[in-house]
Amino acid sequence: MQERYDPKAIEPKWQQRWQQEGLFKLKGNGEKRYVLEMFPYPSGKMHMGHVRNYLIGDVLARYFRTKGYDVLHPMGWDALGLPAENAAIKDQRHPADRTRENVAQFKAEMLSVGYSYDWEREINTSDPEYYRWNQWFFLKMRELGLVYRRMSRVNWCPGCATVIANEQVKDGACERSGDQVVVKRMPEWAFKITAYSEQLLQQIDQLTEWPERITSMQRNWIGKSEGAEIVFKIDGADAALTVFTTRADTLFGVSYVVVAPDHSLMSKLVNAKTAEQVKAFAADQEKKAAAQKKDEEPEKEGVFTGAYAIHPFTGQKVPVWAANFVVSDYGTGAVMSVPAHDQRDFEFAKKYGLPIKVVIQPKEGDKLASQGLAAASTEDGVMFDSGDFTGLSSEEGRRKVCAALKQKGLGGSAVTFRQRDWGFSRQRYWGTPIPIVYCEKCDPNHEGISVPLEQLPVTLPRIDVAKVLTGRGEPPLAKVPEFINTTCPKCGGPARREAETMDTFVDSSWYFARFLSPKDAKLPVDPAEAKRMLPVDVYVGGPEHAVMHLLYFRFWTLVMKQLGLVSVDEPVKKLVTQGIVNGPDGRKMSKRWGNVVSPSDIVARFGADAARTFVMFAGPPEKDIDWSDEQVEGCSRFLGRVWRLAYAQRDCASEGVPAGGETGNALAIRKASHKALMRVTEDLERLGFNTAIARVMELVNFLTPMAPSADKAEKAAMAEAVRLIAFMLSPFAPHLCEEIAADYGATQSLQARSWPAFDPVLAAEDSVTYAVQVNGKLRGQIQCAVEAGEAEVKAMAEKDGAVAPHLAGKAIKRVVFVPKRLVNFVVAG
RNA sequence: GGGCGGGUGGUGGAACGGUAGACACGCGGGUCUUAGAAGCCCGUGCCGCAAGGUGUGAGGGUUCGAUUCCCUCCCCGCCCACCA
Repeated sequence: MQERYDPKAIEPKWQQRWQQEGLFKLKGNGEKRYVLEMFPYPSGKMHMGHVRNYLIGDVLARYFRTKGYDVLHPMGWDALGLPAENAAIKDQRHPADRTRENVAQFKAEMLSVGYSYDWEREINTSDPEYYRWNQWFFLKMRELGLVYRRMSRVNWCPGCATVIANEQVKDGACERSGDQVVVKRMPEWAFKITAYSEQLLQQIDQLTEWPERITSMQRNWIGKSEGAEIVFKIDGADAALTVFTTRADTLFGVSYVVVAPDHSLMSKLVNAKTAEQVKAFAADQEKKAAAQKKDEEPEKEGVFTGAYAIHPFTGQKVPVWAANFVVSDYGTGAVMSVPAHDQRDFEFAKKYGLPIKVVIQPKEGDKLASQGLAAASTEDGVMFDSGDFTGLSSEEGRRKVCAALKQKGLGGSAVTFRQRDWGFSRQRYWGTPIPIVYCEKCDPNHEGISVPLEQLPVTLPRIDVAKVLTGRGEPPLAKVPEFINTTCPKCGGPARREAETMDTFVDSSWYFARFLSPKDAKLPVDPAEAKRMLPVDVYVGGPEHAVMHLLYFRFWTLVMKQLGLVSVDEPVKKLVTQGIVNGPDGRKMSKRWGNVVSPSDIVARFGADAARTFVMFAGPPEKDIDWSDEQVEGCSRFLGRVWRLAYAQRDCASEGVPAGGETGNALAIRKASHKALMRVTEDLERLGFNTAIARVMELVNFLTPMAPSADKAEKAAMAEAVRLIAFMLSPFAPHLCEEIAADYGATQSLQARSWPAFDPVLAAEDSVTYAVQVNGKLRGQIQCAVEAGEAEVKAMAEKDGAVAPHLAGKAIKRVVFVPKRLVNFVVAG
């Protein structure tokens, strides 16, 4: 054993040995644990956020292996997507070449940190053998009616020259490029995720090991709303407007109906006089909406359409307006306005001089009058001036109104969701080609002909970057004749391929299942493997994926179940969302602030073990942490102390297991180490990595001052302690620990051995410090035997020198006794 | 506007309703050294020489006892948002 701790001398050695011995491979038997971290987009370099993300998974994977589980811990590359293509446009290099280099560099960095991945299962989404299965899923889902083509208003990013999902728009700007998003009408492909909204919502209840903030975001995102649909016939036209409302009890207070400016029935509502006005209004609103920034509540504006709607109960005619506060793709795109009981409607009515009528009275207090109302009264109450429904509570009224509507055939109760379908076509090159062909002869309506399964994969053509990746104009693939021109699978005549590619969220929606059979050529997922290995036991990633990826892959799991590929309803049992690693200044690491800390620099300076230990010690996994060079140095010093301890005590390295009959310090050493082992084990089970490390520090601090002993029992106790430290620390600082364990006689890697069990007798305390309080204030402390009874402890406490003065001359009213904790004297005065 | 987190020393953070501040950083002192670095040892919430007092964003409540539970409020972060 060397005297000096030199991470550079030991780390590469162990990294090599682990891979050689195949220690991180799945064995195929025993109880399984599937630990997965969100796979990265392989940008050039790993940053600290990555390091932490994979470390949380790695510590668990390493711990689970020693606990005897059959652990799957794979890694792959989310390699398709916008960044690679944008980079390609910028420097005119083919995305495939860049990706290959980036993957190599990223992987080398991962290896240098000592992550315990099974690299034989590595996958890469830009590999045709991966994305062919995206195409396979597309075709299967099309058969199931879960894929469709729609004309839709899409978010168009002028910078990326592509359609982006609602979820990818932030503050009216493209999440990636920051360009102002404009509204454009285009055909696009969509997945019918809304067919599963209800199920996705219901099953959130099963996600008991997900952070509540994530499940609550998903609930919000799905946005189930229960209410009623109410049909308003249009006066003098063969048309009817259906509105959605959660307040059917306010139906008798309707003073107008509002539709979205681009409502599908608009042409039937307008007349010769209003048509132009409405059209101009709609165009104007669209322009304003595109320029809209966050936190700016737009002025409510509207225009009368010229039509009147007939109230389903009173037969009264109310005007139909078009207004900017109604969105076309939520509910039915039309609402009934009840100004007295909805603030938005109230403001609009005031502005345009529309009637306001109170139909809900508060349960208690003064009655409301329609005249001079200062604001809408949105609380539930009692129905008023509402025909036969007058006097009903809001809640009962809603039920009765719905029932009556249903009877009349003019609506009824209804449920609506905020969640939209997932538009997934992208006008991009670096994505999965959509396996569709357009043939003028067989498919004159351009619905798209599915490429037959046996013709998959439709591979991305190798392109002339300069010609194709210009970043503007028609989709890149449309510029590649040898790709776009093909033959129709039906008639064999000339046809054109779909030029659009898939959203990369498709890739990440099922990759967790591909790791189970990464080379399977028959199916995307081997159902037998899936049955054994799913769900993922622990999934680690950033909370920023709460509503996109984490919802899409739940959806995909339901589809895979339907296809008989998997047998679980949910992909992930426990979700861990890790906090951000900020710069030393507490700000987000970025070039802008010049506070970026590079993992490879840190590994080069302090070694992987010190970097790993710091990242885990800095705080609990889900919390943001600030990078701190001083703290890393502290961790490095700590590892040095561990090394020095092992070195100083090296004479005991040949000792075997303690044989009992402890002499000298042996018992104290054994008690300390077993107690530490107990607590570290508990901490690891509950993901308390920072406190687990602290426990080992305590033990090391306790052992460091002890000089090497000649006493046989003490030597054995010390050898045991060092070996236990190596085990306890091995998930965090695996290289150092392997080295020490080997020096202390281990012939196998720690990853091939079993996590030691602590001796409960040794771990137990044998004396207890009682806190003694008088009226809840700490006045003294006493040492008692663990088995000391209540009476004995109380008597001791009362006589204690520090306590007695506070009790002198006072009547003890009560004595609270908490076993092994404290005694509290409650005295008068 | 709605939802969800969070607020503890100079700093990162610990604390099943039971001794607040484990562990670490920083700082101060000591030891070793010709000197330094690295070790090692001691101290370190705040006020106070001390006795003692005080202290977990603010205020109230429950309790023998509250960082922890309840109510009101303030601040910070994240997510959603003319959603009918």
